[in-house]
Amino acid sequence: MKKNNVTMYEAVNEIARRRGFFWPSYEIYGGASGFMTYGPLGSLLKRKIEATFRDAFLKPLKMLEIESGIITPAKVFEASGHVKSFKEPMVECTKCRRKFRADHLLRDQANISDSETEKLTLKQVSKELKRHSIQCPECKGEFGHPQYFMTMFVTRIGPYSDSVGYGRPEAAQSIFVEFRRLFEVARERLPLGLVQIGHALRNEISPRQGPIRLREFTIADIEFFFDPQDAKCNLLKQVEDETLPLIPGTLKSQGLKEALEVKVSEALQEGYIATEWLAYFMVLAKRFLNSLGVPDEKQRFIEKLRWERAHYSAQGYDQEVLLDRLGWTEVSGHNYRTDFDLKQHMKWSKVDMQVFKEYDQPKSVDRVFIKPIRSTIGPAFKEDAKKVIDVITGADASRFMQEMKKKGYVLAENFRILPEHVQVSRKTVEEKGRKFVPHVVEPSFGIDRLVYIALETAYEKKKDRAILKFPREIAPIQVAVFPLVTKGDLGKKAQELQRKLSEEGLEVFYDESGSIGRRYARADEAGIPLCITVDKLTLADNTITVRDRNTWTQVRIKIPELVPNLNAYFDRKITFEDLGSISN
RNA sequence: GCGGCCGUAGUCUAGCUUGGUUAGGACGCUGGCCUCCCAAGCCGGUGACCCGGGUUCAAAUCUCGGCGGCCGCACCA
Repeated sequence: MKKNNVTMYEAVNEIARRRGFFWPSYEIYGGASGFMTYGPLGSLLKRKIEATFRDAFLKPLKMLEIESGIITPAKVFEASGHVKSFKEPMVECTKCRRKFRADHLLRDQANISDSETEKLTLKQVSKELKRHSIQCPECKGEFGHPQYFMTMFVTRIGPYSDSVGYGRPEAAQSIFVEFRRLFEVARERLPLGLVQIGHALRNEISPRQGPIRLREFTIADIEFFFDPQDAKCNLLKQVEDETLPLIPGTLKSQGLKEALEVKVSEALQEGYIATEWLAYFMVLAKRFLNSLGVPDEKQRFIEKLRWERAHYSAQGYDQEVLLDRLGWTEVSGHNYRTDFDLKQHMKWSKVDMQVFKEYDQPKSVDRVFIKPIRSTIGPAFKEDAKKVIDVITGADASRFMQEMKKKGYVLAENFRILPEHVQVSRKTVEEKGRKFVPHVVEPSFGIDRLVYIALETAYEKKKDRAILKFPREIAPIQVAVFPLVTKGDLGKKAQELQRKLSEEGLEVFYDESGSIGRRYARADEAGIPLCITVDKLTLADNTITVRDRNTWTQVRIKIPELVPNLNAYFDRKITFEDLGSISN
């Protein structure tokens, strides 16, 4: 769809820059792609979108919000798996310039296993490629030197320190890292939703399309924790009859391109969506986009196939919005992260991240206990003895013994542990409850994309002028106040009114330059829903006119009724026509 | 990161081929006049050769490098 031979993308970016919503940063130094500055209108709009996000998600679920730092000690992202999966050795074919993952080439052409390639340094990768004389699978060309692509920003923490820090690529990790305290603060209830809205950094290879792919961006991560054995969503009733536009993975691999309208209850029955909470959040996400002005038919949820998913995700749907030029564009990801992150942090930090849930009735259960026998382990494993002891202490006793029975030994972390190394005992114990690692579903939104989408969705051309028809809730500026002409006391009266409305907490814009038509046009372009005009009659009977941005119709209203009516209007309690009596 | 195309005020654009212009226009923005309702009119003002090197007496113009943009490839956890 083109309007006046200009795509909406171009038109929106132009208006964004000209009116001060956002623009590329550091322009005076030639710019740096992947960074963007929000101007006055943009930061107001972004703030309102974040407020809408809070209304849509935090309130109904009583979720709790946190705020943590961007610079994060390396350990955190080593534990979370990001260091490993954000860094890949790549090689480029010198002939056809295609790029490949070097580790995948070694796996596929030289039969080197993933766990082996992981351990290789760049030099070794290079050597192995040569040794197996691996060629470009596309054109049989030679490869250049392998290089790492590390898309996390790296820094050093402290002045002379060797301690590495990363710019967080998602806001989620600090929620997992701080989970124990947060759980305690939330008084140990499940399900529990924890939220963070904040900046994240990704050193994208090729950031493009302005606000759509940035190197520094605002992400809104919801980590919703629940008991996997009690995975029912108690609010499902509110959404189960609603439909979602879905492209499930199974159908996607069969070539399905158009989303199916699937009832939530059906999507769960058919197994399209793995868990109820995920489905529930997908409905909230759809409604949230509705409230930013995006209709259902411009939304869809498309499942990510196994190899497309993040390393932590057991199931993932992307919520996409259909844009004019950019096509289907991801605005949020809905991942079932299971207990992956908490378990990883448990493993690396050695801190117990399990939660305890009391049974209704205590249960007595037979349990197996295993203990390392140091006197036999010592001589057998020598310097590795300590590691072996840790392995045994940390193992799941019943599973350990099952394997022992089956094979006569247990192979753990490359240690062959024999029956003589462990002491086994059985006891009947009374269990008051169970300990488990909660599971997590994660809806995660890119706020900057939402800002862009709100703009593009609101954008309309009418009689050769641009109008941003924001839903009234997210309009950066709510009302404009104009004197019809600058002659006489109209200006004074209008400024008085502007001050009054501003004191009432409304975002107000005053303008008296140019003609009234020009001012209306400027207001439309800033997406201001209502324009209030002071005219000759105002001085006589204390009434003003209010003009609707979307229809350009006007009503006349007495000034004392203005504030309560405006409040009702912005709370969607009344329509524009209810504001006053139709004039003209 | 690679390849193709491209870069003149906030926007659109003339000029570049053939080096020498006070770099021209329109819209916007802005000040004033006028104006009782949708970018009206009149007068004034503001504002640009992406950055850096080279060639040359002289560079918007030729050349090299960088930065940025668009498209394609790759990447997108």
